[in-house]
Amino acid sequence: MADPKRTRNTQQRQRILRVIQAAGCHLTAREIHRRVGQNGRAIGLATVYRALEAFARAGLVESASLGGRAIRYGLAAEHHDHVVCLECGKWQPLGRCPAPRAPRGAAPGFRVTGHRLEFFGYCEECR
Amino acid sequence: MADPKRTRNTQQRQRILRVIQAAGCHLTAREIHRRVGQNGRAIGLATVYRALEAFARAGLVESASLGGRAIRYGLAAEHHDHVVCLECGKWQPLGRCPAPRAPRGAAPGFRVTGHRLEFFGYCEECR
DNA sequence: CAGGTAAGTGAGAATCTTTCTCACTTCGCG
DNA sequence: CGCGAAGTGAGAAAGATTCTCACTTACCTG
Repeated sequence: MADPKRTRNTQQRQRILRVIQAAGCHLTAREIHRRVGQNGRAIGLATVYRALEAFARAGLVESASLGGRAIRYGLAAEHHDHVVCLECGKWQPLGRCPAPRAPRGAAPGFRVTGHRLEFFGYCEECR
Repeated sequence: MADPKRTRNTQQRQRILRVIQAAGCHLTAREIHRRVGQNGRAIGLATVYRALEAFARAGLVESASLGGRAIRYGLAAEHHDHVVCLECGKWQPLGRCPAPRAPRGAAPGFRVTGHRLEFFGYCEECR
């Protein structure tokens, strides 16, 4: 990994992280921004993006784009695996991870730190 | 699945599909638009998006967002599995799929038609 | 504890991607 | 051929994300 990239512990970042932890699901940057603004003084949207980038680098948070226009962010430790409906865009996490293990041989020299597995198809209503 | 969604066979769509087939990797809408414009008269960017949406519904093309801002589109039959570098954003496909199989029990009523598996970490240069 | 400094912040502009609108064109069925 | 629905083009609009720059603040050092 490049430099462990020390990150400062500011109030804004604490508040942003708290919102993400409290959410229980993936949020867009805008949603995070709004929620942070609800409990206290509003912070800049750019700050949210910078914090998310920092968290992602630190491995705390992961990003995922689930059908919508916007990228969603959530705790990295949570569900990496989910199903997505191609029709209505709804998605839901999978409890157990069906298998993924680091690829071997296929990507020499690559250090794997995580994964994401998506199944797509059509949900009960959209079939 | 919702209506099979009949789609018309226009020149523009043929050209767009040909570009995607020739690419051998996932492209952004803008890249597709540029490449189509290179061999012949330019087409509207909106047309590219509409065609991609139609192709995705038809199951011909799949979308993936790999670190960058923009969504990338490629042939659905190609590599669903790849590694992505969190540092430089580069990504490469995996030859063999390390396992994914339809989730069972976890998503009742969901009809799975495909999957995508991403490993992320740091490539040789960025470690 | 004070000082220095590099990292972080805020506000808004800028950039970029994607979608929408509407008048016009074209495909494909009959 | 003629019709109607689907597709197209151009540009505007809507959003999402990044950038800029002056200002602030966390944290290391002495």
